[in-house]
Amino acid sequence: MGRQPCCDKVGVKKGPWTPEEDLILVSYIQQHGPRNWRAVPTKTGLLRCSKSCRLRWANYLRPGIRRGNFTENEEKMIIHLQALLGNRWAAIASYLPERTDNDIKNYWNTHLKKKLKKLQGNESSSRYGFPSSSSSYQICRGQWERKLQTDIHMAKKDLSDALSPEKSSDLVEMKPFNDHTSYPKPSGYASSTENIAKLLKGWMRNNPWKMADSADYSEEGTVPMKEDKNSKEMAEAFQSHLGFESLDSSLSDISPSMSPEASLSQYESKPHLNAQSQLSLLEKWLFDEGKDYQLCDITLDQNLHFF
DNA sequence: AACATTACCAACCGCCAGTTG
DNA sequence: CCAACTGGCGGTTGGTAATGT
Repeated sequence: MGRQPCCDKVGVKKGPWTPEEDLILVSYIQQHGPRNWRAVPTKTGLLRCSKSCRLRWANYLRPGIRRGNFTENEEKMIIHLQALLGNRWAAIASYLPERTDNDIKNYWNTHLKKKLKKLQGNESSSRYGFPSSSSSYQICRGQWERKLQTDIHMAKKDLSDALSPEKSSDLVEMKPFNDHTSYPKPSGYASSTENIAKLLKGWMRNNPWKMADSADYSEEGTVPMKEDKNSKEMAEAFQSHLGFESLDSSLSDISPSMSPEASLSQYESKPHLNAQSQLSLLEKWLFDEGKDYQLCDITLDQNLHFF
């Protein structure tokens, strides 16, 4: 039994929306809110399928959307987030509240992809390590993953030693990275994005340009660093094995754009890897303790050299 | 001016995951 | 537990504007 289409194909209007249709849709949503899209076509009399209505709202009519003319800062954000998250446009869009995922996707496909290709042609890819389909990149990625796994395993051991017993038990109970149900809200991704948000904040803090266009980013101020004993011990323990220097060199030699977050995210699609809990442990430590800025700034700054 | 090519972007399509009955 | 439904996502397409010949 095949799945029913979201709407009858017969009698459904397609193609560009008219201002009248927009008006009908907006006024309906103003009254009822952007939900129950299934009911929208019938309630409004629009000859559009529910999906089309939702998309029109999300990509065009929704308040707070800015269109056209991506700023240089937005470009940088997109490029960097794409390196971190891949083609997860909705995730990327969550960091650019005024832009839709569709807009970002289009901009990437039409502008940024070419731009990067051009830059990659001029500069050696090994220096910048942009994700690409090249075999060299695949090799670098493999090397980076293996190194990360080893380093994480060692870091975990030291972290366990450094942690207090109760904290230690908390960490043991942490669920695998791909266990979405174990993360607070609403999925595994959410946890990642929160962390990337911190990561980006740290990155932006040390960059000369400002996120003037977005209140979310302009609120950026000083980020308090926890200096409690445990975190200090953890930092030392972590540094002694993983070591920023070692990590830094691996990043620059192998693949600078493969930040820890990016590498971690790769494991989401590899449930067979036993390193998942280790990764989540590492991630938690890296991003939750507010000690990541130094590390992140290094890798992120490297990524921006090409500009 | 006419045609061809390229660039852009709004919208569509199909798949997937979460929800519901 | 399971099938159907729904909303969300990313890839792709098609129409139009801009540019080149």
